[in-house]
Amino acid sequence: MNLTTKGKYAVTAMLDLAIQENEEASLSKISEVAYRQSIPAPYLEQIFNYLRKAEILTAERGPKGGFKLARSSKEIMIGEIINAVERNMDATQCSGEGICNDGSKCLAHNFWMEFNDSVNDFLMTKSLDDVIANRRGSVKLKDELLIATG
Amino acid sequence: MNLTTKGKYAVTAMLDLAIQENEEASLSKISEVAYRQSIPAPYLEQIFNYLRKAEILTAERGPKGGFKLARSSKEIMIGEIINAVERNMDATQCSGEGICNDGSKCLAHNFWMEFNDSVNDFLMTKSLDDVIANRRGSVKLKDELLIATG
DNA sequence: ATATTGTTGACTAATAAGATCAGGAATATA
DNA sequence: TATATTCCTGATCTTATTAGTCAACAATAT
Repeated sequence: MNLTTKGKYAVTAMLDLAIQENEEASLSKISEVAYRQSIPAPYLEQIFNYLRKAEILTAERGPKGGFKLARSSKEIMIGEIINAVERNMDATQCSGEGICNDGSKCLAHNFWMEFNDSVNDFLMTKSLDDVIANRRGSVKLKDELLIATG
Repeated sequence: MNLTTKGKYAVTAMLDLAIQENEEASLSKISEVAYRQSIPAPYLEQIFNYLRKAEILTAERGPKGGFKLARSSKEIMIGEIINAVERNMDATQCSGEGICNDGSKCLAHNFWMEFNDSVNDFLMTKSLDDVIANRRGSVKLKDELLIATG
């Protein structure tokens, strides 16, 4: 199972786009997103390419060009983003084929399948919008705390 | 976040030991476990060392020597095994320090913290015994199915 | 004594991660 | 039409990690 910097950059950049669209801007440039989120711009270029091919991002070229979400931030799940850029999120050694111990299932095979389900369930039920709303929730909580404590 | 072959070998080998202890043998040799589970023996040697240092395995040297679980298979959680051998199961970029975007929290920080909780909750609530019992459950189900369908 | 088993640490090869870069294609605008 | 700006593509590079090996050593049963 792999969850690397690439996947994390991808999620952060998508959250940035979602927030920009909530504000006003419809198109964001790679260089802007990269700067705001401290992501190396040429690397983000590569990552956005994966996301575009996965059809969760659309692009326009030329001056005034840029990227935007292909769907509403409510309809894009974190798991989709990760699957678009990560090599392998499967925890089994055998890609689920059940050939992990010399052609048969290893002792842990079913366990890793359940683990996969658990992880996928988590990642596929959280949208970009959920994550942003949750963040706002935390910030609000912090504000209230500041008021409460003077 | 890392879940590699090393962690998966470790879980499989520990399950093997748990099953052997249920059967009769109190001590298992590396070479036996390695053979049964198709794990390179010198690599398993390395892995068992981590597990011994984490005190979930004990060893005896010399002829008739070998390894056994340090506690009951009901009391050893899969998460412990993985933590003992994997470098890093944390999903945040900042080891939870909240410095993932130029010294501050990145947009996804809280999300990855929740993901960590979800994964840890899964792995720390499943014991070796749970996994074995579940396996027996599947096998039984399969037997019943064979009977039911003739 | 000796064979057998774990213990330790150094080492190696292959792979993947994390980028960078150069050149090309599209397009808005002067 | 020229030009600047933006995305698009593929190659390349460096470093770290993974996966695995190996040799020499320590303990102990027979």
